[in-house]
Amino acid sequence: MLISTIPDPAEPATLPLEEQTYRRLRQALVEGVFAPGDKLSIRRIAEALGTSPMPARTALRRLAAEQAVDVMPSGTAVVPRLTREAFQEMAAIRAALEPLAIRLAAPRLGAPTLQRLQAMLDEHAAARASGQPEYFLRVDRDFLFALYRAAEAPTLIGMIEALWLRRGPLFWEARWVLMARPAEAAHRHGQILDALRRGDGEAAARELEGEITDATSFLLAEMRFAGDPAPAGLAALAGKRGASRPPRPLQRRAF
Amino acid sequence: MLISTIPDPAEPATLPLEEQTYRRLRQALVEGVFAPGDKLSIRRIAEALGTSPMPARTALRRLAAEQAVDVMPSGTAVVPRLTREAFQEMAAIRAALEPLAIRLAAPRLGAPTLQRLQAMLDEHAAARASGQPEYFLRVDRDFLFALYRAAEAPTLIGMIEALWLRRGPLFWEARWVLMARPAEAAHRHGQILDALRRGDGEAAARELEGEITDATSFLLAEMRFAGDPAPAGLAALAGKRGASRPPRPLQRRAF
DNA sequence: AGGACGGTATCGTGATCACAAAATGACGGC
DNA sequence: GCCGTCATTTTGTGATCACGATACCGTCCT
Repeated sequence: MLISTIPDPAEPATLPLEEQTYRRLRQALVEGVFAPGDKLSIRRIAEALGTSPMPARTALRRLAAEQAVDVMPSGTAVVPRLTREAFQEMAAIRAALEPLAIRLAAPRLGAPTLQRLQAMLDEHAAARASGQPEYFLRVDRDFLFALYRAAEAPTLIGMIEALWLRRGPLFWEARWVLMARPAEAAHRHGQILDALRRGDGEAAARELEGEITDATSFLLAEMRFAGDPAPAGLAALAGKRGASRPPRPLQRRAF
Repeated sequence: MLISTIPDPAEPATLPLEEQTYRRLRQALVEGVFAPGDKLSIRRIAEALGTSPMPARTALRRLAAEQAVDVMPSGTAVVPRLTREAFQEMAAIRAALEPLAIRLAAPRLGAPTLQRLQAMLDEHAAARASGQPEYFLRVDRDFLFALYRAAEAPTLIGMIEALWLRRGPLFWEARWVLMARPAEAAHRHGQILDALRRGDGEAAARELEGEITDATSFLLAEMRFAGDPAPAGLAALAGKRGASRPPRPLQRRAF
């Protein structure tokens, strides 16, 4: 993995190096710079970022503590490969937590926030039409998190972010599959916003729960997960790595 | 805070020092060795544990990442003081997550597990009768976590543990108040177990949700939180620290 | 040709040090 | 008597180093 793949900080150099390292790695994770299974070595990251191993170590351990990366018994961090069971479990947690965020947010939504959400929804449609999955997914995410943030529940938001962080690498792989979802599913966000405009947080929460459930079963059907058997005919061609993701540079030893 | 207050590891020295440090601090946190507001200095902890500052730093940052401690802008870790709002938010999250764990666990409960849970329930009654709040709280916690663990949902359990970890110091302060709760509330665990024996996970989950809600409003009414106004008459006597916790050693500069 | 083996490069851990920022405590002035 | 100010101490950060363990890769044997 090349240095240039790590998103630039654009931060004033006043923040501690550890914080900068943490943020860059975290953003790289959600943006799918790393593929599941990539190994993140302390020394390589430090070298890539031009620091000593120390800030990289701290940042990596911090990500490990929030489950954003796994850590092998040797101590090396690795981008998590989600199994089918783990993905299902996370979906169940999301289905409990994110509707709760909406319920908490509902009574706090003022006209300006509702307008901002509507604007994001319009952009959502544009993003879908654009055919650029990364744009589409980002807008999708921004809409939901703008909503969650209105709940003013920092602990809850932190937990939801941790879940999305862990899902990041998989979502990147799933981006084309996700755009192929029937457009009807995308209108859910509109219905959520409608319900919120009526002041019916409960309906909005139920709508979101349905959306999470549907998207999950869609992905469970359409995606391959860690531990899935390789498709018979292709296995011999692709090698035991199993995945045939085309556009990544060869020799991806991560850092 | 004296060295001897940190629980002993009883671990084979084969684990990395950072892991040992982390576990000891974590246990100290749930056991209420530290009071909310205590400052946990890297160097002091390292000295108390006879290591270099490095493992202490890593362990502390790990605890910070899971919200078990807060970290001041200067970088010093501090045992969190829960505000009323934060406590309420955490209760709402618990009310979403822990019933989910029960729902997931319900279909997986076999006869041996149910028996073990019943045994813990009996011990629960004994603990209540004993009048020792620490014993009482520990058994209470063990019963619930034994149940949650049956869900075999590691991510979910990790999140629930993180919530309890954050609540630890407050619960320690609340231990006498909690034992004073009407005994009727304690029978809820029995009703949960009954529902699970009938295979009705849904009823058990609702029961737990009610228990969490009730315990929360009880504590909100009975306890004082960070940011609460000091009781008028006592303020002059107790000084501006506000709290009158009697049995702690003076000059508690933490580590 | 496939699998086991051994050597080498790399890895994570933890100690020590230098430095700058922050907290602490005492002193003097209002 | 109370508050602001300054010097001292303590704090966290990050770099560097040594050490033991691990993983990787080419080679050899079967």
